[in-house]
Amino acid sequence: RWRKWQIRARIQSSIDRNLAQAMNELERIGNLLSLPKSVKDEAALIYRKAVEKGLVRGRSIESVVAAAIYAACRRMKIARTLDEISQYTKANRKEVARCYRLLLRELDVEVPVSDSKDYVTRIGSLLRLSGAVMKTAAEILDKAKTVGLTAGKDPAGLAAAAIYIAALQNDDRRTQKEIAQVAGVTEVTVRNRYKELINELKIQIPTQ
Amino acid sequence: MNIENIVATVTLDQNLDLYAMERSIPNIEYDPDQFPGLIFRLEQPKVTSLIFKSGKMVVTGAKSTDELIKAVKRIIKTLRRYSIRILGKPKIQIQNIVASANLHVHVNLDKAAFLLENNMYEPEQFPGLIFRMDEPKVVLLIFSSGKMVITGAKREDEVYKAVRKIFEKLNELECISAVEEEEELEL
DNA sequence: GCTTTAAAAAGTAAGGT
DNA sequence: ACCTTACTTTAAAAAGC
Repeated sequence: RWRKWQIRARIQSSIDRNLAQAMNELERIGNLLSLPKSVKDEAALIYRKAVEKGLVRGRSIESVVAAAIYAACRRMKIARTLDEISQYTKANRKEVARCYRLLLRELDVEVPVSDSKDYVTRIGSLLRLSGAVMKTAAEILDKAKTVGLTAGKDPAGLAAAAIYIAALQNDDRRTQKEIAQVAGVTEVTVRNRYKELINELKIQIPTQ
Repeated sequence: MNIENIVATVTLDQNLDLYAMERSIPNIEYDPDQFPGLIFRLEQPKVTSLIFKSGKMVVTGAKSTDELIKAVKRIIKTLRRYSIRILGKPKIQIQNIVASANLHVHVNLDKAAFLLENNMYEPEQFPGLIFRMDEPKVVLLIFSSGKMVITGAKREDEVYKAVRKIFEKLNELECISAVEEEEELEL
């Protein structure tokens, strides 16, 4: 009937308005993070699902957009921390994380367990490391995972430590400080993971 | 397995004057602008109680049912000592039990995250795998060390059941490996 | 949804010496 | 580098905003 049609049209237009605003936000944050178009498209898809399921009600569009971007990055294996993403929003990391968990629970969006090797790529490009260093770091992380050293640990910290070791072994010394900074963890964490890796994996560090 | 905390509600069928209680009872926190409940800390057994003007209270911190009952009796005795009229006997209901357990095995969280349903494993946010069990309806935080936290249970047997069940499940899914353990000191 | 309370797990963080 | 303190996660109730 006319009334029913009217209600549906009103809901549709509110979804449209929400989407238009969200797509602007997505574009803005995505560009600030230099995300490839494929990730922004994926995030848009996830956000659209969230709106259609009414998950944005009572939450800021911005934080749900940020959560969708984080989920898209994870799916596309583009390493970005929640802190990196939430810094461009008014919402804090905790709120974006809450929205992200909501998306995982309510939408059938498959997100793989985060892989520390994705962070190797990210840190490597920020520090302009050679392919050889990144390859060595990836091998260290594979070994660490096999031995069960990685469970429960922040993948960014693991990647940072592996890169620190790999750089030393490839004669391209980087400081724990610079690696920690781009990885988004503290020097203490890099040092702790580093010690654990060289001790448990019996890694020899070039003298000095 | 160890019960770490019990959250219970206590119902007294009467209204209470929280302002009068704040005036007469020492070591009480009451700031209605911040929270409608009055905060009362009992030192033995060490529990904390939130007391509301409706005569309902929330008691947290007890590590056993005995301790909980003893604590409620002492709280009421204390209130009476400060001449707060308490009629009738209190109705105690356990709302949540938090427990810890140790499977004494190493758990492959990556594999478990892939094979278990209703789980969340986000090591950048929290080191434990969060598993929502349907029956009994509890939530388990599972760590690679084999230690875990069980919460959401209303009865002690639900905790035992949940631990037994998760062990069997992880075992079937081959997410468990033995770990040589230096025996821990018992207190 | 938020506020307050308690408690464990393991990782990370921050401040002090 | 160490130590201490504190924050992340989970559940549940109370009354009020």
